[in-house]
Amino acid sequence: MRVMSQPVGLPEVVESDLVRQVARSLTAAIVQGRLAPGAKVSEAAVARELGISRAPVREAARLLENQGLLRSSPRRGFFVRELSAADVDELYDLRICVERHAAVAASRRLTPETRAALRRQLDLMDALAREDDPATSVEADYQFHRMICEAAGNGRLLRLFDGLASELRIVIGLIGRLYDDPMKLARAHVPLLEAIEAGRPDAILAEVDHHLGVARREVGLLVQSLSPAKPDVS
Amino acid sequence: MRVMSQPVGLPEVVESDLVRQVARSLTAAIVQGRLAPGAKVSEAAVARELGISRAPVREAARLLENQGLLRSSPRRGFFVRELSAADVDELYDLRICVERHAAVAASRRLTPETRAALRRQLDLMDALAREDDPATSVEADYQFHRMICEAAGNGRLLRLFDGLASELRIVIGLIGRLYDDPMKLARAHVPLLEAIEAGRPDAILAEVDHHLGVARREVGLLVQSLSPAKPDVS
DNA sequence: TATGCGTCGATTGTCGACAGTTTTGGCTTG
DNA sequence: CAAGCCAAAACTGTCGACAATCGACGCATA
Repeated sequence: MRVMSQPVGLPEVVESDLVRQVARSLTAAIVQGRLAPGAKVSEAAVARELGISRAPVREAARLLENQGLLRSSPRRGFFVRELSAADVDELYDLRICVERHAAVAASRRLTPETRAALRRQLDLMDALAREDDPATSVEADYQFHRMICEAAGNGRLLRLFDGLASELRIVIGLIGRLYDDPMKLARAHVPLLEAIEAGRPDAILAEVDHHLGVARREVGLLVQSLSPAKPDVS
Repeated sequence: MRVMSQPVGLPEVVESDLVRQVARSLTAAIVQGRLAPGAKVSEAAVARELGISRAPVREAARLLENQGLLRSSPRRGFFVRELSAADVDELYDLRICVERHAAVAASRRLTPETRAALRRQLDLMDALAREDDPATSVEADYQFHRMICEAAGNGRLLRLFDGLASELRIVIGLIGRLYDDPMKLARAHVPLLEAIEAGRPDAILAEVDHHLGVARREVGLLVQSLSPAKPDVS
């Protein structure tokens, strides 16, 4: 009788992992805008609402703090991170840094499968644009960019992108409808994919810079326009 | 009487912050090699040794997990992360991505002060090379690269570099003496600084690629040579 | 002898509790 | 009426404890 000596692709066991669950729950509340930036996140309140003890909540909060979604003030608790225009600018600066690298690497390692997947994603965005569901459209947008990072073949780079996207979702959730014309959102990605398929680094870099530069300006302006609550010093 | 309506640069209060303390303690133990890669980090043992309860230890461990120093296996505890050659390659790939961006940005925003500070750092490295203290030399090396990232003016990018450096220290601590000739270590950085001062992006990128490409190969080879423990499937 | 099973010890995940601190609300005072 | 002060409530940081789970060891069996 033969023994199983190699992985066969068994489905991952679903671990209860209360901490992850709490982290997900809090993340959802933040990106959906139910927890506004600057709002206090009381451990006790969260624990009560979820019917669990405070220990897992604390650990989840620390997780989200490292992820940039929460800010911890010692002895005072956790607060939803508020992003200034400068923060958004930093985030987009990093996105450009990361996605330039990712796009070039993805272009070099592009397989027919990933290429087809990217094209399918663009089609999906196109279809989504016809329905009036901004949140889903934005999510599909991130997914497209994420797929490029995934195709780059560097796991840490992908995690980095996820972190940036996670932080940006704070403001995205606030804004609600970001693009006036969702159809443009889908179209805007076509040249980027074509550049990646063509495989000329210069063109790829130019496309990434242009694409993210536009988004950077738009989101930056939006954030700046809707920042009525300026932080006061104690 | 006037109230203080703006920050005056008061010295930060030294918070006890047991969690940070534990995190520092564990980090030190890891980078100094007292906790070897793959070693189990028992919460109870750490708590006993530090004379505290397990709760702060748990939170510190989660912190280090997010930082990439520890790996958590649910229901089995925390382990010191072991870096394969592929991991080191990923890390250097990201360093190139980040430091290219940082060097160009630093070049644009270069002030006489930061320029002087960078030159002083190179002098320091040169002086350190004469003493036989590899650990300090490597630390000064990282500090130089860190200063470039700091000069880029993006706080998140700096934190990102710190994270990469922190992960790389796992293997650096293992290796002990990395460079055969520490004098070369100092000299190798001169062209990079000169390119930044000259301010031509192309030259800067080429220098970063060359400098980190060399380090990538050297460290990669070293890690590959001293990886006796190959992971076995269960 | 090698393989599979059952039990035991050790460790993790979670909980409730306590002490110290921050915040809040009301009260006093100018 | 505004500003400062005081006490109570709420919250955080830390602790010790208990149940569930995992790994190791020994034993039965082919």
